Amino acid sequence: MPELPEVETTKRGITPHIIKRAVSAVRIRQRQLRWPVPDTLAAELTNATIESITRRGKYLLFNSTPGTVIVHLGMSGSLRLVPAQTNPEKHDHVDFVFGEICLRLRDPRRFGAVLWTRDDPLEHPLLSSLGPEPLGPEFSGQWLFDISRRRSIAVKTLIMDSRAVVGVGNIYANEALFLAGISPRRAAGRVSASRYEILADSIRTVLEQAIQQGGTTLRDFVNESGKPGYFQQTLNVYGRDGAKCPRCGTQIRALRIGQRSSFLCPSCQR
DNA sequence: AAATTCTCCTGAAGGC
DNA sequence: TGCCTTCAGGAGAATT
Repeated sequence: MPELPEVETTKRGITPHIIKRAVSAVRIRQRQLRWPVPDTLAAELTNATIESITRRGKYLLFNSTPGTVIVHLGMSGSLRLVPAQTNPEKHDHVDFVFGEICLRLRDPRRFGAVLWTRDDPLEHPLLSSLGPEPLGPEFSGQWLFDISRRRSIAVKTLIMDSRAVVGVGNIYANEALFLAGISPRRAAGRVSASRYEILADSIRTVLEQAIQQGGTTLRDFVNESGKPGYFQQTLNVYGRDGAKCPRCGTQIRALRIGQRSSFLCPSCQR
């Protein structure tokens, strides 16, 4: 499932091939993603040059002079580079063609999005109220502590809330809380400032390591070349209920928190 | 205001 | 073998 490391991996992979290149065509085979792909996209984007590709949370932004394409990979999306004449497969919904190469969006579950804005993309409704980037300077344990006072939600739910911090989905929330030794179901308002410092460090560590390994591939995620990530080999608790905690040997347990599967070592995490 | 539930979708897995 | 049910999940929308 694409979380921040998978989106960052995708961004780094496609940027050198797409940067400063003009869009020669946009092909849309399936408009019904999370929101309909705008009717105006092809007309607005064709012949425009992609000046830069940036990331905000799990959103990829393809910036051109007339406007910005906002792409979200949902939970099963991937962007791959293929020769322009390559035949699409069943779930290949949108193509951005740059002469001989094609940037192709595949998204079997269609939870992803392709949107267009002529304005500052950071002012777009989907982006305007996002919290800090976890790998940026505004994110800290102090910030998490400040926004969590008197909150009764589980700390895991808090760090998956994009207003608290962007890019942390279910896999990395579980892993960061394991590294920090904090129970995922502990009330956010009952985590101390010093433990939030450890948690913020753990979030950064997990995300940076996952980026280094090209992200996590459980089912659908592949990078721009169609290759999977490797971080799943490094997972300590996610999906490992019944296995032994790598730190203390206690059996890892699974539970549900806010409709999401959660995993913890009941001995290491309090 | 904050917390919880619902919703979109497809493919995999489990039950019988 | 095959049909039916359940589940997974990002995150906005709706509801409590």
